[in-house]
Amino acid sequence: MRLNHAELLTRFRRHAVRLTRQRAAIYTALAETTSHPTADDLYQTVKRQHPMMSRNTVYYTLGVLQQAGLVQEVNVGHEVARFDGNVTVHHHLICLGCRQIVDVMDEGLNQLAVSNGQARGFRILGHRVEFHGYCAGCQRGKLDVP
Amino acid sequence: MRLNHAELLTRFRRHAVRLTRQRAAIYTALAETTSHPTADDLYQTVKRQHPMMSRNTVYYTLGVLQQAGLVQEVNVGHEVARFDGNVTVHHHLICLGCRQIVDVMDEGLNQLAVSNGQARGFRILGHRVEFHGYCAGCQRGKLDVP
DNA sequence: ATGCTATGTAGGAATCATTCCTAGGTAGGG
DNA sequence: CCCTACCTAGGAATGATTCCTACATAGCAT
Ligand SMILES: [Mn+2]
Ligand SMILES: [Mn+2]
Ligand SMILES: [Zn+2]
Ligand SMILES: [Zn+2]
Repeated sequence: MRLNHAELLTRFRRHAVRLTRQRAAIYTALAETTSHPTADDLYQTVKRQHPMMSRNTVYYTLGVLQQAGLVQEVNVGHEVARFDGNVTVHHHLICLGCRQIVDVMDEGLNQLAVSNGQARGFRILGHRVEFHGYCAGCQRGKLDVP
Repeated sequence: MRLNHAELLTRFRRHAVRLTRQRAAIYTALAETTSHPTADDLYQTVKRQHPMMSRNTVYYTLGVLQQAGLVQEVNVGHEVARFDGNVTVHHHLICLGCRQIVDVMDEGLNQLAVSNGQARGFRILGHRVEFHGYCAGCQRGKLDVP
């Protein structure tokens, strides 16, 4: 998805976030990929155009964008944090071999609920589904998938 | 759930794990609670009966038990690791206020699948569902749940 | 029972993603 | 165009987890 400066400005204004060169670069890099990169992946990408960029700015900016709802964090187990520029409701497929994360858009999964008997008085605001398995490429490598 | 020594020995033998005093203490503490404690919670609990217990032994043992399938790790976002002595298939309710984790046993949730169109060639081995919300206690504290 | 050896344990050091601190720098409302 | 609230860069600090290593022990074989 190509993001021009006008669209960028619109989104940042809508979420009341100040737009800077660094933020534009970080957000654009994230919004234009579906690979769920780590903070360091983004730092490496963005540094090519902005050699002075600090790793700290990447972390700080991701925090700001996340609180504003422009970005979300997608953590898999205890691995390093992964980020997602797609903030629509969706779920993920995780490859146990290469650790890639693939989006799953499925209206059925968005409708899950806990039966009242199990809800224990919780007020539920959302949910998250992760499917674990092996991608096509990783299945070829190892015939006996555990 | 009360766990006697004979039952403990049976479980460890079945999973081919050597039984020691430390492992018995750690596993018992975890299997007898439904609170999904952290490694440090377990260390603090077990240290009361075993003052010489090392924190490292707790981590190492949890790793061994996990690989053997006697224990599982339940991570919420990027918080410290939480452990679960319940290795049957089940899912979780997570309180955004007090961070407690509550078990959800629901046969319907165990049957989820990804439509072929979305599976992208993955061979899926399992899935995990997390519901996020506020527990009864945390709802009372703050009238405007976000 | 006793001894052997693979395996486990304790304690301390090391790791490393993330957060904290602080002294400049800059976006953008007025 | 000018303030100033907010941002950035760089370095230090943090803290859960892992690594290292010398000593201890469970469980098998004698
Ligand atoms: Mn995604
Ligand atoms: Mn559980
Ligand atoms: Zn893969
Ligand atoms: Zn709560």
